Amino acid sequence: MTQNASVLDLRVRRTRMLLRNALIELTVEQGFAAVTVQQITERAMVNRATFYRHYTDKYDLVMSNVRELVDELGPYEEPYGPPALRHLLEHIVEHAKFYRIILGKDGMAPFSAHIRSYVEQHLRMRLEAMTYDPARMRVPLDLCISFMANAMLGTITWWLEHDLPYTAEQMALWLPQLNVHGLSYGLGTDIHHI
Amino acid sequence: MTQNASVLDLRVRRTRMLLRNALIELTVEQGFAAVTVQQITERAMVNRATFYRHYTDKYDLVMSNVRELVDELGPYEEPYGPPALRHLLEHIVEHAKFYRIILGKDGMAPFSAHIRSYVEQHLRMRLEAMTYDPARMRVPLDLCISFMANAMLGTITWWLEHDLPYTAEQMALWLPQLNVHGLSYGLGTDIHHI
DNA sequence: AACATTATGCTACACGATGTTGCTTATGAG
DNA sequence: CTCATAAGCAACATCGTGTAGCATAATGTT
Repeated sequence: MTQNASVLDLRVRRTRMLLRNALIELTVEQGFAAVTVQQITERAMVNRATFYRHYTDKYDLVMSNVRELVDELGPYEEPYGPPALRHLLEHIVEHAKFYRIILGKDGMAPFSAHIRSYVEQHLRMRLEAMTYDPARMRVPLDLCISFMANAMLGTITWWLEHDLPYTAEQMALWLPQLNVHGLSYGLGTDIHHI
Repeated sequence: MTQNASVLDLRVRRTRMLLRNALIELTVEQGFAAVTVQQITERAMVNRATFYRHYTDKYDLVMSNVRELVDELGPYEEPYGPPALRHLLEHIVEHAKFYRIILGKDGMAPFSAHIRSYVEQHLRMRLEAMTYDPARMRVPLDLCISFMANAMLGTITWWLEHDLPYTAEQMALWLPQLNVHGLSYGLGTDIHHI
């Protein structure tokens, strides 16, 4: 558990890798709620006691991996828009199996909240750097941020659950446009109500 | 359990009401994952065996109530826009405690998926009734629907978790406008990128 | 290559929650 | 009032959890 060196013991990394993979497999098969620690350790071929030396329960195992992934994403880069979004999308594609579990139908809100928080901070930073007239605002800023973050993450989730029918490049183009110009952009027709 | 009459036995309705209320209380206190059937029945002052005569487990209890609420919403009305949305928002306000649990931080995706599906079908029906040029579309329709449904439900969830800082009327105005015209409407300024 | 460190395996245990069953009680519906 | 049935009650087997102590094997270090 304790480790001064920057690299963890090989056995530790192997055990955690095996546990993560077992969790993913079992969650795909049965849904997260039905998965037990026993099953995870059996599938991972790791003693059950060893599981508890690393994690307190299955939620801890998931959350630990979520944090790891988000850290891997790095801090919020200054220039937003398609480039930064593509970086996020490609990262999600790379770890599609895991993100699908976290965000998808069977997901748990606490986990996805951690990722949404990342996107929200990204958006907030970008909006605050923009030049717009506060007096002309029609909708509270916080609500706008929530709207956009949920739209993006929800759509990305839909994208994952439909086995990535579009490229990360397409998504990185469409999502900001829908955010900024709404359904009018999507339909290519100026509409006034829905 | 079985009931031919349109109205259920008073005892049945009372038991289910007590169980639902106990579930809400305990979930607020501890989070849904930590709640046990034992706790629910103790709090509800109902015998544990009685719980199993109504529901298979705590998930069934929640899902049963979700279905009940969505049925209560009724079928999709023809004229959409602010009026129908207000109907939905007021219904959510009326059952705010429960919706907050379902949709909120501690929520489970399977439950909110049921509600999102309702919104998606609503949007799809409305879009299909609209007149727009399919040749001019820039973004696939399914993606647009997912985008809007997630934006709306996510923002409504944010609204619930912040203790309803705006009126249902305001929300019913803002959400469709953000959907149709995007952040440009929210900021009141024409922007081109984010 | 030998050593010290420590992660893991193994076994056993107490505890609590889960479903289920058969029987009794009492409460609501007609 | 009478009957149907929902709910209470008690007991039981089963399973997953979390912990502990000790033995073993793998790892990193010199």
